[in-house]
Parts: sequence; C-alpha cells; structure tokens
Amino acid sequence: MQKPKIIVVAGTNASGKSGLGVELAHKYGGEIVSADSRQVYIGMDLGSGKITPDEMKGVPHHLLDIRSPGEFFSMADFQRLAYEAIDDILQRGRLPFLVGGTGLYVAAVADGYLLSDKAPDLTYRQELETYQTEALYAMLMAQRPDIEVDACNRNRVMRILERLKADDYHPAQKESRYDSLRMGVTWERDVLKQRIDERLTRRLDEGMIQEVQGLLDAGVSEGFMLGLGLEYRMITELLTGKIPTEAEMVTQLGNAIKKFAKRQMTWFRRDESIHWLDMEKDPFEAACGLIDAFLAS
RNA sequence: GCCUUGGUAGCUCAGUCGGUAGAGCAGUAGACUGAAAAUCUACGUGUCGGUGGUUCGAUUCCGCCCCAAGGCA
Repeated sequence: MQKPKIIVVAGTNASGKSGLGVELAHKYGGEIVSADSRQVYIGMDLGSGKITPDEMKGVPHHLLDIRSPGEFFSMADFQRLAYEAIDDILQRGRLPFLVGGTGLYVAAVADGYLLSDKAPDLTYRQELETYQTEALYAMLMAQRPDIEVDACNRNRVMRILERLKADDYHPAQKESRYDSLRMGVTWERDVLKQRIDERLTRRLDEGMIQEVQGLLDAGVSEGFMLGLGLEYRMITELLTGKIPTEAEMVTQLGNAIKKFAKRQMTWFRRDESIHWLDMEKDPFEAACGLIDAFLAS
C-alpha cells in the first residue's frame, strides 16, 4: 500500500520559506502545517517571526496559536497534532505542506519517530535540575554504562535519566507514516545574514520589545521566556536589566539569530533526501518541477 | 612643536623579568528522538605598527620614524 504524500519545505529563519510555502500551497490546493516550536504560542508573533493573516493569502495554516504562553509543549505533542492535521487535510483531498524551521519537529513527522505514549515526568526533571551535569552523567553511567551520550549535554542526559526511571528507554526508532518530498531553502551565507539583520530591525520597529513586555505584564513567567531563547530570552534580559542597553541587546540578538540559522542548516544538511532550492534563482519554478514529478510518481 | 599613554588574531584586550604568543567575542565544522529558537562538542600563524641598534637570539631593552587618543603650548 502506498503511503500518503506530503510536501516538506524546510529552511532557516528569515529564509522566505513561509512565503514560498504559501505560494506553493495556493497553486496545488494545499494547506500548511507549521513546524515551529515557538509559533504554537498565542501572542508570540513578532518574536517568533510568525506569518501574518495577510501573508497567508487565504491558505489555511495549522498548528499556529494552539497553546497559551507558559504551557508545556514538546516534540511529541507536535508530532501527535501534526499527524492529526495532516490526516485531516488528506481526508479532505488536499495536499499537506509541512513548513518550518524546527528541525526536530520536521524530522519527528517526516521521518516518523516512534515515541511511546508515556508523558514526560516534569516533577522528576525538577529534581534532576538540582544536580550538576557531571553528577547527572555519573548517575546515568551507574545505571547504564552502555548508553552513549555527550556527557556535557545536560538536557539530553536528564531526558535519558527520566526515560530510565519510567522504564521507557529504547534506542531511537523511526517509521515514516508519509511519503514526503523534502525541499530546503538556501541563500548565500552573507545574504542570509543581511536578511536576518533587516528582519530584526523591522520587527523591533513593529514593536517586538513591547510584545515581550506585554507577555511579562500578563503574567508569563520570566523563566519560561528565558527558556524560549533568542528574541524572548534577550528582550526579557533587556527588560529585567541583565543586558544594559537596547543597542547591546540588538547586537547580541543579531549574532545569536545568525548562529541559530547555522545550527538549523547543520541539522537539515544531514538529511540527504532534501532537494535544495537556491532562493536567488527561481525557487518557485524549481519547486513546482519537483512537486509535479513527485505527485506523478 | 613638546609631554603622556597606546599601536599584539576580524573586534576588545592579556602576555612574554629577552628564547617568535593567548583569552573573550566574532567565525567555521559537527552532535542532538519527549524543553530543540533548547542543550552541547571541536577548531587559534598572527610581518606582536615600521626601521635601525644591543644580543647567540628582540614582539619584549634602546634610538629614530609613522599612526591614534589625551594633556601642555
């Protein structure tokens, strides 16, 4: 039996993937499933670079604005909801476009990570939080010296401990649920950096700092904001005085976003099935060629 | 014109009591299956401003020159 087909559009922030996704979905009668870990939150718009209703041009978007700021959301939540959204789109005879820059989320759906249905143990995580990373790694090795992890990677070591406690540890497994055409969007490095700077300036003008202030005023915890990283972390640090001036914050944030774009590319480059589209040529036409061939196969 | 303080990695600087040098930031490559815009790993040759001198040996000491900032005229 043939698996249902979906189209994936991946790329870094400020790459123009959302716009391309809309154009393509428009042409092929598709709907968009966003794969972005921050854009699921209501009211986190400028800071997450969320597409505006105007820019959607009537194309339905899924998995935006589905959680309140402060609520827990994970890759597994995303996978479950994305499967639901995609299956629904398919059932209505339309073409699903998975569009986003959160590599882990894209992979969880496109590669089909096999996850257990056990919920995360947030209480245990809090307990683990009180230990130094070295101690956490020692605890892990005491139980399972055979497991290979980066000993310095705190989050990963903690998650494995959590899984062991729940008797839920197994090596990574995957089984894709869909047949996916994967496309990635690229820019020449310096051009991308310039786009990132321009977009940052524009969002600041549009009130990104006020957006963060508003969320804090509304009672969203500082800790939650800091954990979101980049825009939300650094603007919160500016507002709480940890970063002294706006100019300093903007410099740091610009650098951090560029580093992040680099990490996004590192993630996506690993996937050899991605067809790369040069955004300085004609990405729309190239994508249409790929999609036509894919749908005909 | 004189005095002072500087001129060392793309940037900010440290350092060498004379044996050709190292941090942070930036940059590059990578890892990463339940917080992922998270969390981590690896990578540092640069006429040590120029030029003479002293010395076995100078980026380091001395002379002169150039440049920058500040002060005095």
